[in-house]
Amino acid sequence: MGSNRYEFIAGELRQQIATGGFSAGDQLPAESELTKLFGASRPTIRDALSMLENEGLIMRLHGRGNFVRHTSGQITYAADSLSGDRRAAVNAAIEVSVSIRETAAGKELASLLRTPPATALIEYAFLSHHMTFPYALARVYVPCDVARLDIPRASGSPLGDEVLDRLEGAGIHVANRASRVTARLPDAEEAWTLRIGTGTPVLGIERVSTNVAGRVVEASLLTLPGHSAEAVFTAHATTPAPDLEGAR
Amino acid sequence: MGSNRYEFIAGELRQQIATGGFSAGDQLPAESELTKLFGASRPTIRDALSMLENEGLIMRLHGRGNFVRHTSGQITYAADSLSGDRRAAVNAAIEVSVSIRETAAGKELASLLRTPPATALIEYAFLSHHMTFPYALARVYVPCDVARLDIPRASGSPLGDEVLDRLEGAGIHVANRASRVTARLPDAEEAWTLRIGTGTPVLGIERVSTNVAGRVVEASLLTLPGHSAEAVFTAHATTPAPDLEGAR
DNA sequence: GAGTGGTCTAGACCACGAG
DNA sequence: TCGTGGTCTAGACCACTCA
Repeated sequence: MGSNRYEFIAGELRQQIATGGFSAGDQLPAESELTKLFGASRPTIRDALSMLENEGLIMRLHGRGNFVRHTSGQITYAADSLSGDRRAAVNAAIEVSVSIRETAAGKELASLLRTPPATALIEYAFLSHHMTFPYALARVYVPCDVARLDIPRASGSPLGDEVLDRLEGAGIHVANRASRVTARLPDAEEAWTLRIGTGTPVLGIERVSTNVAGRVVEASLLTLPGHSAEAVFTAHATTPAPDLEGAR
Repeated sequence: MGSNRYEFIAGELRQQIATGGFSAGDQLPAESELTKLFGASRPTIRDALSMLENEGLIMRLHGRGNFVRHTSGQITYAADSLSGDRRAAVNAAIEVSVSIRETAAGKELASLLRTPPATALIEYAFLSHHMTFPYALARVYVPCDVARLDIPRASGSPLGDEVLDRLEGAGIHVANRASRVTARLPDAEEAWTLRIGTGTPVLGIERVSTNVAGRVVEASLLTLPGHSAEAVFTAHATTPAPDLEGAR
């Protein structure tokens, strides 16, 4: 494979994982063991393991060991239309826990929601688990004076769709929704929460929903591990008169 | 800052870059020099520098040195509507080079374009530079039997919009466009081309355009460094009922 | 050839998790 | 307490760039 020592070792381990030599959930040999198996020093072994971790193939747990990840669930964030299929497509065996708290908008959130700083918000934090390990983090914010929604409970969607449904149910209709997508590294807290390495790319999605009056009624911050998530957007030209500005 | 040695060092350097101690384009002290300045060993120094590289703050050039990046241009990929403002918002002083070649669809491209394998394609490869360094890579594919477009030349948009315009100009209208966005690590070739580290997250965009008949007329693979790119998508509530509120 | 970063070693000690 | 990974050291040698 690679010409470097650590790339070669990473390739070997990668192949053993792919071909079933190590299965999902298996613990890899201890790093001290791998140094003997490959005849390399520990930093070299660890460089190789870091590659696999950043690719999402293994999970490294301090004091416990290195484990092959369950590569099952690919999350798809779809925002085709407002009323259509915006559900996240996920596998079964999902556990979503929701925590709700009231907070005041910081500088960043205030800018996102276009409210004065310190505006009272309700935060709905969704953390999803699959096979006892987390794989998606969604924080949904609704200004207190827009709605105080009923508790969505532990529910189906890991991406906070429940809140959008309740908004609709409360007669608050979304006319416009903008999503800003970035690829970045997780901060320390996100990495801890999602059990990923600080070098694992994450897909960050900032979603802002506004009503017909242009008022922001909901904003969300989604953090998804890059190796198990994708976002899909579709644009149609078929609508009768969507283009207010003339075609070119 | 961080409790670890390398995180602390990274924080110090980060601050010196932010506050102008080191300016864009400046060369950092040699790593051997930094070991003396911080009283740390070289691997520790290099761990810190790796963090800065992956954050997009510095560029590491083998045999030359470590340099502060020009943090200027933030690329915005916008796909709000088909006829609206899908232009990439970029700064001035951009240089876009285009290379065109005919190729046969591999397995992956064939699946993307929904054509049989080995279908003849034309590839338009856009590589954009800013301050002599690359910052965006776009590969646009059009089946040969759809169109053989005039050379777009070195043109404005770094994301291949020129091809879309020429398609429109050739009477080939796009009815539907799907974008798939992922956060991932670059492969070796991409990292080399974009002058980023292999640990720097990239924003990957797969865009597929179809005509009214459902035929794929264009597909694109965009690779953008995560630290200097974002993708923005907007959905309007184009409900079946005619929308009376036109102004916003 | 001089100076730079890229790779690798063979240890050491610390922090964490579980019995 | 023990085995695990996390951090760090003080070197070595190689590969690349440029004068």
